[in-house]
Amino acid sequence: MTTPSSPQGDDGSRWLSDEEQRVWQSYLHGTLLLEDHLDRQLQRDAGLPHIYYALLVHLSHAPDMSLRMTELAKGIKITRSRLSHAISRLEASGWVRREDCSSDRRGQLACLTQSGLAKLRESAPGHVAAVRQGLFDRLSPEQVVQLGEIMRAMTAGLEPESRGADLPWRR
Amino acid sequence: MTTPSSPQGDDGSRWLSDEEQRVWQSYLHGTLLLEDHLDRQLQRDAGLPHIYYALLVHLSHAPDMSLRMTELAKGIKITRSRLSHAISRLEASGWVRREDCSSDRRGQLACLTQSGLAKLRESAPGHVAAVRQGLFDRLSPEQVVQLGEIMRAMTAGLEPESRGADLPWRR
DNA sequence: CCGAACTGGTTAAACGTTCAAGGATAGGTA
DNA sequence: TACCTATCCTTGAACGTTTAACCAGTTCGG
Repeated sequence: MTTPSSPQGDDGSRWLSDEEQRVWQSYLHGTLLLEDHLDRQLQRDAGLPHIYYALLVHLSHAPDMSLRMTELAKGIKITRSRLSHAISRLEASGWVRREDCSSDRRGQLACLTQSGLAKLRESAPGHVAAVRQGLFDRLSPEQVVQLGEIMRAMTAGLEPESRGADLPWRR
Repeated sequence: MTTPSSPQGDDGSRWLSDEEQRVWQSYLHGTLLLEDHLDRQLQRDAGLPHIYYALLVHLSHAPDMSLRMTELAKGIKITRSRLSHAISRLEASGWVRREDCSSDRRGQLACLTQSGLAKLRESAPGHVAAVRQGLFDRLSPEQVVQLGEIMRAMTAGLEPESRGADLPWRR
């Protein structure tokens, strides 16, 4: 489902093998389903999209539960623009607070509030359970290791070759 | 990055192990990067989001290059609503045409046009190359097999337990 | 046949993301 | 100091997705 038919591009580029096609289909299908599963669980139980939840978690691990916007964006791998919108929403809900950065007047800190921390504590178990149910409970220990390796290999090739409009580091 | 700290939920639910945490991070990171890679490549070279491209491909494999809306939605695993919007856009671009279904007057067929087929032929090689570059070129043959297995296992657990508003079959 | 329930598909509004632009501060370099 | 450029973050508009109705046609039980 990646290509029309015929085994090879006119320009000599290779299509995918049958095996690769099947795996690619499974990949698309599986990742879509899992993402959806998690998004729904969080939306339902916490009223948050997955990425917004990830932002709270990330902040909760940071010193003082606060981070510079750019750091946070890099950590979660989203654009600053997206982060800016997201933090606005989280701020409106009272889970995050913006603070001016003392050492750089351009800077802003995103700080997790007590209310945000409470929100997180409350919704974490359900989320973890969903991750287990959707992924780890279905994989053997060897498969977990394999998946880690595979993802490392994937990531390696896609990392930080700057492109795009907003950024030197990509989404 | 899935949970706040402490090894176990108050209710006795298990957190993820360190290994699992790492793998989960890699998974989130890797899948995000790959999806982004493909979306950008297609947006840049074909002016289409990945899913829209997938719709064209799916149609190109169907008999008469046309499918009932619901079939198409099931094939790609998206909601009917989303499909409806998507087909409207593709129709506006002239790559897909809607036709009334002769056997069921409620039904609509989405048909790939010649122009849509041309579009597909033109953009396929670049897309395949991106899939190779982002995934298959970085995996050993064994890893490809492993990935297939892992995705099958994931999918199995998430498949069709109807929930949500619009549907019996989920996104 | 009649009505209830279901199926196929669309729509409007709310939401989130991207894209392109812009304002403010910082860090050079002359 | 005066500039030029890079960095930090935000904004508004365009786009795509979700959600929750909604209408029309079909099916099934009486």
